[in-house]
Amino acid sequence: MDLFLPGNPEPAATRIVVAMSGGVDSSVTAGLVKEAGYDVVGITLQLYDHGEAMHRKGACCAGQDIHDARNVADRLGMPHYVLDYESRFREQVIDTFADSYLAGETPIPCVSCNQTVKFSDLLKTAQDLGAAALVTGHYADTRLDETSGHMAMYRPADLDRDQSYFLFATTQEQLDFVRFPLGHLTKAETRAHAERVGLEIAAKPDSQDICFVPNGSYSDIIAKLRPEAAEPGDIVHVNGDVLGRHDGIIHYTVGQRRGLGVAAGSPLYVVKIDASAKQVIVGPREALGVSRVALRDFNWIGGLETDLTRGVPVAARVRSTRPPKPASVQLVDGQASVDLIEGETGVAPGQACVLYEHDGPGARVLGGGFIARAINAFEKDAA
RNA sequence: UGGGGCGUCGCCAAGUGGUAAGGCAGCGGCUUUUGAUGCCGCCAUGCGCAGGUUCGAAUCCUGCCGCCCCAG
Repeated sequence: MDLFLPGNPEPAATRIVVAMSGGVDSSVTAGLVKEAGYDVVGITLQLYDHGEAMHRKGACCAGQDIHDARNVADRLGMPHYVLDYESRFREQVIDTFADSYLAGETPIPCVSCNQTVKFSDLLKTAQDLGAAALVTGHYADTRLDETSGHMAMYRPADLDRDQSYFLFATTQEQLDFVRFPLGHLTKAETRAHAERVGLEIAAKPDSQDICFVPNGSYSDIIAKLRPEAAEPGDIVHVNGDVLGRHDGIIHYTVGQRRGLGVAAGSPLYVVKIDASAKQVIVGPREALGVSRVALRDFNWIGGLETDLTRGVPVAARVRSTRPPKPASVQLVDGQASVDLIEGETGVAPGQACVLYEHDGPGARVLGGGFIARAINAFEKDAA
């Protein structure tokens, strides 16, 4: 394991902070760094209420998981701290999440959590503790770019677990300080490590769903925080026909098929959400085609030498579960937009468009942005 | 109350004597470290109601009920 620390310091004299969620991945990460001889400090963030999520599977950073993290730290023989980040998490992740839905978007809380709570607040805490690096259990790879002297991010060895999509907003400065030791491992290898070290949580289920949402009913939470987003409205066909009613735009996302409750002979998909009119606009599958997306909060970690004012060929993902597809990115007047050469479907504003060097394994992560607007293929033709 | 047509799952819709297709919606599951998509499975012992004919009827006959259309 190479942490690429500047100056190759003596491990025993080098403090490393490991973010421990209580899950298998971060626990093994802590174990690996400890085994490498570093002065490891484990930190677990308490992100939301302890009551509700106490025994829920797939949660992280609350209740049982905090106990699990503490037990792992004890087992590994490292100091462990639990920090109360509830208010920060609420302000920077949950409120942002709710506001996004209110605006008719589909947020991606894992990204905002990484970019604020973890890589901003926790990172600063790690620096305050004198750490040389903040290490997490993300499945992504980082390596030193010899020419620039800066770290670069790559897709991990285990493409099935690739979490680089959720890390696109990591700035170069943050990237130079964080490390992801699991980037070379498959999930199976990680679990094998967990068993080898004797971690009780070796067989713990993978986390999934939104961590702070109990039972997957995220709409309940938003309805509580932003009641307006739960107000009923019309379901309108792209041809203008009003087909039915819905119970709030929070229940829908672009590309969604199920849950419309409208029978039209052939499947209907959500094409667009008009928050101000409280309308969910639906249409046939063909109406989902998107050829271009406009990005906001654009982050570029693909090297300073790239001239983004000209179209730069990349591979882009508009969803975490799809492979990167050929595209080109361009910066015009500071606004980033991406042309999707083969087109994509079900592209929802609020989601991330993440850019890679190419569509193959081991590709460098070049950055990306949040999708501000998706231009439908037919709209483009019309214009 | 002259003529014609129609009534099959929540919606649409095959089936015209041989023991209820399919699509949409819905439900369940798999997949997924966001929301989706996708895939798999389930979903009418009964065909407006009541009788009758027949070995056998959603399919034929009779009556009733309800819609629709054309004529008044």
